[in-house]
Amino acid sequence: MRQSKLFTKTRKEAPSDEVSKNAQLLIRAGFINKEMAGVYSMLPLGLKTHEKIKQIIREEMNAIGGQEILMSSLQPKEIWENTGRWDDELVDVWFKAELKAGGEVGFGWSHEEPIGEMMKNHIRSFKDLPVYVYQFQNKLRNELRAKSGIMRGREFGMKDSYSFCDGEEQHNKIYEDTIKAYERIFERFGIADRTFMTFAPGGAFTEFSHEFQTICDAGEDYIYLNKEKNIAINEEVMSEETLQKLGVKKEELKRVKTAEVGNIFNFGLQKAKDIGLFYKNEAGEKTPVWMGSYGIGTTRMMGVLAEVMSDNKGLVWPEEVSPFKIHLILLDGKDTTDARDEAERLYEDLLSRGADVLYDDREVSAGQKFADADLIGISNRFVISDKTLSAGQIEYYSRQKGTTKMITEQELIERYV
RNA sequence: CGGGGCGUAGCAUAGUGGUAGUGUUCUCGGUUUGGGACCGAGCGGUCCGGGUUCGAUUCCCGGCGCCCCGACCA
Repeated sequence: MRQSKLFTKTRKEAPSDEVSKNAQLLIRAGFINKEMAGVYSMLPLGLKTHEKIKQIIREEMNAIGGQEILMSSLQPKEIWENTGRWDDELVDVWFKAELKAGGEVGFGWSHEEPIGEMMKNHIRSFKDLPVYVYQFQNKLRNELRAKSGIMRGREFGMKDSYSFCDGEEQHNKIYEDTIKAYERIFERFGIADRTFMTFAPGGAFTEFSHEFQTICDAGEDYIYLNKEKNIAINEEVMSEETLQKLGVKKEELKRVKTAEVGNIFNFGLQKAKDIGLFYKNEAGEKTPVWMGSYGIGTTRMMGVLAEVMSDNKGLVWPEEVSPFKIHLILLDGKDTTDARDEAERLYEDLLSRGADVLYDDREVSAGQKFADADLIGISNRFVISDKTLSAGQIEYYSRQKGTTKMITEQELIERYV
């Protein structure tokens, strides 16, 4: 894409009503637009970044047998009444609306009940199991207080998946597969070294659930962590009993602030019993489905990456998440058009090869181009100027490493297209 | 939902019971071109409602919005 056509504008100063680093940077760089407290729109750069986050998750979910679906945002009241969770006393984040035709609907803050209800139409026999589905959906939650930019909003993107299994053994396989998939996902996001699977509150059925917590000042959680032993415990379940069960001493653990980026949850049989989702097992007996749910907050993920991978000049995206893989920057003096001709030729050539490239063809000062490039944070930057032209090479700059080197066009194409 | 703070131009930020200023963005002209370059000109503003007052952007009341702390967080 030509940067001269990109409608979004960067700004030197963040709006005064944003304190969180993630929202300040993402707004300054033109990735998102604030609509109201806790509600943000995705602009071209933000949308592309969010889509890349989703694509990584999609690939890893597909790799473990996940099937992508998309549930509706509007949800019938009745299925939530069946489990008692229509009640505002029990669930305090409901958005609800009246139907003009009569009756009420809810806006999806979770899809556990609707998906269980939907699966009644598709799961009859143990032969139908396991089923593992996921979706990318905007969740709507009537939070009393939105905060931390895009990390805790009233409308936010989430990958949620649900497993339906014939018994515990089958469930455990999916559970373990999901842990491994999540580890690959966070590896690809470039935050594996600061993200830890954490013991967290379980539920009616299990003692613990597992969360993936990323060390981040803007987070809302505290975990007790031992990096060497790879053990992390959410403060909410921190107790002598827990320590004993996990075989660690409190002195070995360090309390750190984190953001929850993922969770995996074992419902056991209880959820299916509540919903009324049964199947016939091999012996022909009516049996509740063993369920699990697994989430990754995709917009929160974008916020966390903005928080932990930025510097004082702006965003610093890891290559796989970067809105574009290549940022081609033209620096042209007024007296010479050679650099522009060369940049145009290279840009068109890259496009024809299917490269993912943002081309700064604007007629603005070099300083502004560099400042914008730093702010936007595309991982690989290439400069074409009279200087590089006379050297017969292209200047490469790594936003993450901060290093510069000269490379040939051939190298650019082989490595970055 | 409890507590605190803040609403002045697209953005940021001064100031004042009596003509609202600066930076930036934007428009135009010129000079520039490897780190938000320079000079000149121009466009553009007091959240909404009520009250006090000769006069309110300023003071008072209410509303709405936004931010922070706490509570909450399937």
